Amino acid sequence: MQNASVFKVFFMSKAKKRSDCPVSCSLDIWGDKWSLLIIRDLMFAKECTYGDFLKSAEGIATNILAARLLVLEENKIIEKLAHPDSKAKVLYKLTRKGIDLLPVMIEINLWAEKYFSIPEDRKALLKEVKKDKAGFIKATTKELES
Amino acid sequence: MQNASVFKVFFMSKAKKRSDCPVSCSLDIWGDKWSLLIIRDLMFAKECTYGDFLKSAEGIATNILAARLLVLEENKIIEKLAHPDSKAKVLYKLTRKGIDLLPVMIEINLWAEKYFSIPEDRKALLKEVKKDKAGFIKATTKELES
DNA sequence: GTACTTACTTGCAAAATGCAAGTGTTTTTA
DNA sequence: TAAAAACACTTGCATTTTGCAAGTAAGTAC
Repeated sequence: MQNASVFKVFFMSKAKKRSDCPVSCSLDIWGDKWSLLIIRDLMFAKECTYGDFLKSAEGIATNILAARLLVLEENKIIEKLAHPDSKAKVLYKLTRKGIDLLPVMIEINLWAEKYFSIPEDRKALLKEVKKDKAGFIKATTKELES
Repeated sequence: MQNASVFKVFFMSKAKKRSDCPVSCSLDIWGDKWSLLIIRDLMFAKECTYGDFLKSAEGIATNILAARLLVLEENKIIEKLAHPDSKAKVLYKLTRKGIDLLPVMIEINLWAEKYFSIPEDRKALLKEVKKDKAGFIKATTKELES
């Protein structure tokens, strides 16, 4: 199914684009309750296995996870890597396109910090972010890039 | 139904919170394909009527629009105002909490600009943003605040 | 070789979405 | 001033997506 490239081109990658608006185009890819949590996990952990995502606090269902990972991969936000220790495991990591969502992720965190009570460790991280946002983004981007 | 305050407190405002993560909390409110488009419209237009939202390029259904507006209002992202010209019309506008999503909105636009082809007029606006991001946010925030 | 881990897939019920057609006020028009 | 139009929604119903539980197939550990 994944290798049936003709079908893939026509049906899978060709998601319906609602408009040319950049916000709309973005939401077409990751505008749901789970995708940004997957991306968050990868930003914190750099690399995750399928099982790692399932362990996250929010409790994503296995079928939803598989579906989201596929869409994110099709849209080149994440990529699959062979796990060095085992052929049974798969490593997921952010592409440059995915890493470039870091500023979005940071601003979401800063907004939420202002209006919700958030965990202390996250607060500490955001304190670092606020000290030098550009520096934080640059350093983290470098670290996430292989 | 909207005035049955006991029910409202128990069932409507008490949306299920999946975790304490700021990203998760944010997505619980506006993590869908439509909410950020409503917020986008309000950031561009400052105030919108119900009909204005329906006119947007993406074509939101009337029932979905009503549902999203209610959630955004319950979560104090937007507020309803009486229209100065007519009792038949309702004006929606962003609260401070909603206006504070401007940095998120900007970063989404900048990300999308890098990876999609976007309309020229939006490109021009983003050029302004990049010239002085903090200044743009400050000025726009001031303008959106009544 | 048997049991376990890992990354998924499948089936089905429940919820959300989308479409078309109302409904009840206000406002405009004749 | 009565009828038509505008406006902000609701409602009913079909389709799609989500969520849960239970598989399955390949790889690993003992």
